[in-house]
Amino acid sequence: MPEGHVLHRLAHSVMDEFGGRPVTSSSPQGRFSSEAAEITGHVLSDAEAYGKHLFITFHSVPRHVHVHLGMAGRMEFGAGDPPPPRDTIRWRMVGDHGYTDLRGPAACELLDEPGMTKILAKLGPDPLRDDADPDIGWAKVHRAAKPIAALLMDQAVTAGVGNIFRAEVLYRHHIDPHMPGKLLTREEWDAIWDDLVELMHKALSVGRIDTVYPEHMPEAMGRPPRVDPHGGEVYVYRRADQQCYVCGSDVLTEVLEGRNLFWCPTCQPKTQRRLAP
DNA sequence: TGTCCATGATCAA
DNA sequence: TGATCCTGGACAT
Repeated sequence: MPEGHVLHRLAHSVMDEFGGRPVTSSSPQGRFSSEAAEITGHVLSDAEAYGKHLFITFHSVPRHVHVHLGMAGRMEFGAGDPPPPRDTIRWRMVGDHGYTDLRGPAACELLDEPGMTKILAKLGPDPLRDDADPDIGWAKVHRAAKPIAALLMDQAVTAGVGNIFRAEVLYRHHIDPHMPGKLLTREEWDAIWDDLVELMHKALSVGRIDTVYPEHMPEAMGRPPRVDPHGGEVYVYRRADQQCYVCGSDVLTEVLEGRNLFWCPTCQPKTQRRLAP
């Protein structure tokens, strides 16, 4: 269950484990069998993430493997010989000294160049990529009536951002998640973007999402450390009905566009702003 | 053993 | 907006 940093980590892991070497490829589950066979014996040349999409390229294979983990997908690595495959493994790739298993992806397919271009064309700037242009995200936010919380989940606005990062970055900037995008100032957008770059790079290097400033960590405030469902330390994500670390208010939750949203009503007060006439 | 839910996204209506 | 897909973990029975 991944946000963008997970895919970028996977890209690095795939390159470290298999880059520059031939692989054996199979689909124990069966739904990627003919494509997997097409890859076997070829040298893995590249693995790269764009938002929540992962593309893997092989020498002399004209198409790219496109992986999207969706909600349930996982990609795990192991050293040495792979164990007997379970029947849920969509794609198994085996190299000289290790293997990887892909289970439950929303997408695992071979895409030609136009197919890949079509996917990339739908993606907005990815805070984890050096080639990202935040102006593209701002242009969409600036004219949108939708709540900023919904906009941040839109992969055409900020690619790779998911439910955790959107909730946490809005908390860190004291912004009401329901504020229409068009009421945001350019300064607020820039601050959100810069923070996403920082938070997501940290998550990329550490392997979990931590968003709490040191002075607000439970230990620093004399509270017991919290065991987090997703493995990181956060202000509001999945903390409904618990006290805000900073102000003590109960964290609120509601379903927004089909996804659970979390925020602190005191630290993220409703705006009094109106659109200029 | 069964049901619900999840760091996601698409499709039909 | 709701149903659906994918897998597995948490929880109830």
